[in-house]
Amino acid sequence: MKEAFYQYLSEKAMVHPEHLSALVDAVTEREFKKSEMLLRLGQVCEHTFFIEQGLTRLYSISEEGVEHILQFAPENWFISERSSVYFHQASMLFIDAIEDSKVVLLDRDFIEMATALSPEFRTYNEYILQNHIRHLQNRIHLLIGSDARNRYLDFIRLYPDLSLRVPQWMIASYLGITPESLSRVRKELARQNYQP
Amino acid sequence: MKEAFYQYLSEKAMVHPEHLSALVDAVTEREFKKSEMLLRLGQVCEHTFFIEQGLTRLYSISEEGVEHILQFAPENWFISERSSVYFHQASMLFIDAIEDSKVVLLDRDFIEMATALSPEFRTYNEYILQNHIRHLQNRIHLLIGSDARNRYLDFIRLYPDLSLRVPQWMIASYLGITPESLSRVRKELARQNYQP
DNA sequence: CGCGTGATTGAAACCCTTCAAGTTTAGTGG
DNA sequence: CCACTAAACTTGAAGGGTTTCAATCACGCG
Repeated sequence: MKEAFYQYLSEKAMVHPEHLSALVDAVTEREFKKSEMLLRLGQVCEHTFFIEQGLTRLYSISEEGVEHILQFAPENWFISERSSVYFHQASMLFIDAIEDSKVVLLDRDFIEMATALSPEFRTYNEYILQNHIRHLQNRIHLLIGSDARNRYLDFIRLYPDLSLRVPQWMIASYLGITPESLSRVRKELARQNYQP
Repeated sequence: MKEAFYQYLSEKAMVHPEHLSALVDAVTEREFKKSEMLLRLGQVCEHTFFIEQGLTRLYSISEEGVEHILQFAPENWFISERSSVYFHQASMLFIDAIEDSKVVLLDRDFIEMATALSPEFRTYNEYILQNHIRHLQNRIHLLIGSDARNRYLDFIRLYPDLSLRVPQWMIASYLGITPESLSRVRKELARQNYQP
């Protein structure tokens, strides 16, 4: 139970061993079946999710009914609708499971609680946020500066594991292109004998 | 001297009056002429900038020599290359002044110092980060989901002031389209008697 | 086995870019 | 203050990359 989260806290977040069990006890674990929803549109998101096993995604659906994927989260990633959690707003986004997943649910005040136990945890949280910003900026940079081919190349370079696990049409949605276009990009890369 | 920053700290960051002068004394103020650089490519960014007067931008230049604008910062905004400040990396980006600007320079450890004085400041910093993430996500959403016209409409809706102060070709660069395309979008909007 | 989902492929349409030229605006120096 | 120049913006025509729509193929699952 919660082994992956336990390990993450101790290795990545550098939580002091004596505080580990208190933190792990404060969270709940849940399993989600493939395509089951972790967060629906309009809900106020009460949790940040830590993915122990499986694969999840954060996405919106436009007025025309088109999905736009903002983030994938596989093992050892956090995923949440930060605006909704932090600003207590109704969520504009969905989160669901792409694969059967084992997920840890962190309450909104988890950070506060963890910080009360060991103050260095807030530092780690800041690191997470800074890193997230860096990541989003890279993506914006790619979206305004690169064509379909280069976006895809960047994606498989950054997330070689995901590019095998995520259905192609979802990668297309993440890249902001149509599945047909991605199919053609891949065909062209294969024709040119592209090696990753 | 530093009045805008002083006011910002007390009104927005809710810094306790007794700590204000200590914080304001810890920062330096500088003026930048139009098109003067605040941060060059390859430098490690040592400061976060708070814009008291004027207008600045954060941007990259691609291998082909094309500029891509990641952020504008007018009065009362922060701007910095977070990756460079936080992770001590050489900057991949430029920051320069679009208008003559009066800028406050915050050292890398300003947050730590401010937090030591009043712990609630860290909470405010977290708010800044969360808000930044929300903002970047909105922009990604727009980039993968909207055409040139809607991106522009969204821009002038979000930043009506900026749309008048920023040269059009920079807005185009921010939106990820060419200046020519933006010109045509605007012409079409005018033809349809578009009212903001 | 058949159904549904995902991937592929083709042709036409469309949006946006590119390149080139012309017009307007803004900044500078005489 | 006007004249001059560079930069910014506009406009047109051609071209390219992507989308759209439709049909086909591949595959996993009940």
